Amino acid sequence: MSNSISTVEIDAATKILKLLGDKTRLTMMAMLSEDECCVCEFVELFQMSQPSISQHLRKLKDIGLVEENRKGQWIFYSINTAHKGYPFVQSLLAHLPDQKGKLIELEQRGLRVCCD
Amino acid sequence: MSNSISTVEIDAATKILKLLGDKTRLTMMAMLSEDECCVCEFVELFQMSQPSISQHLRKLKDIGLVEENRKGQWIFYSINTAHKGYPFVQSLLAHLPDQKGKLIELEQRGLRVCCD
DNA sequence: TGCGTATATAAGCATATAATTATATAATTG
DNA sequence: CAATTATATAATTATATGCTTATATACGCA
Repeated sequence: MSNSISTVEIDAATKILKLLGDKTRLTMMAMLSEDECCVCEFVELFQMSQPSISQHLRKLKDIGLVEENRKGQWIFYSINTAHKGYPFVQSLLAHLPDQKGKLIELEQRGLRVCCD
Repeated sequence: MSNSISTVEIDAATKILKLLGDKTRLTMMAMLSEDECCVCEFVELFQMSQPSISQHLRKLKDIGLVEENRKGQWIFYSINTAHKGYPFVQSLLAHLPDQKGKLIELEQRGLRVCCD
């Protein structure tokens, strides 16, 4: 069936929801569902210490929701679309308000990292 | 637009996900999305103390996800479909495995409460 | 190679969470 | 109305969580 909803076991869903039940991490995921971001961008945006940001990202990485990708001295995080719970997470994030404004704000303040 | 996805603010979504990021409460909600249940049924099913069950239900009730309905000495809980976040919650629960087995198990053990 | 920048990890601390036991409230029944 | 059953609340405790500061690692560049 092409139209069936992907199912996630209760234990797996609990782990995912526990991680997403935090404003910082939920916002991170909402932003990442639009574009990859690097650590320093999150630090700027959340007005939070760098270790704190790193620890949140670590938790998301530990259960495989995001993956990291080093570009020079920066490490970019993105959503791991290969994760078993990805369809679940995506359909969840689809209910959140658009986060483009946050990235635009960073860009305007000259804080968006670009390293192409 | 009849086809648009209902949006939930980040703060509201965080509160909901924090509550659902607990195995007991998530399972409760999955069960309730199929049928109303009374406290003693949950106590049996989760093999957990009655106060613990009551406290979980209290949290769900406090943010309005469920509502209670007394029938004689029993109190039945059901999902509050009028909650602003209801479409969000429903689409989330739709990804969880069917919980009918749990209710059937209770019924077979003669523990399903019926008071019609 | 040495310095600056970006990120990660470790340790410590304050608060939040979920369970338990004890007790209170409410309805049912004899 | 007293006893029983169902549920809620309160107090306590153990553990989890998230933040901070301090330190380590990794890369880029002069």
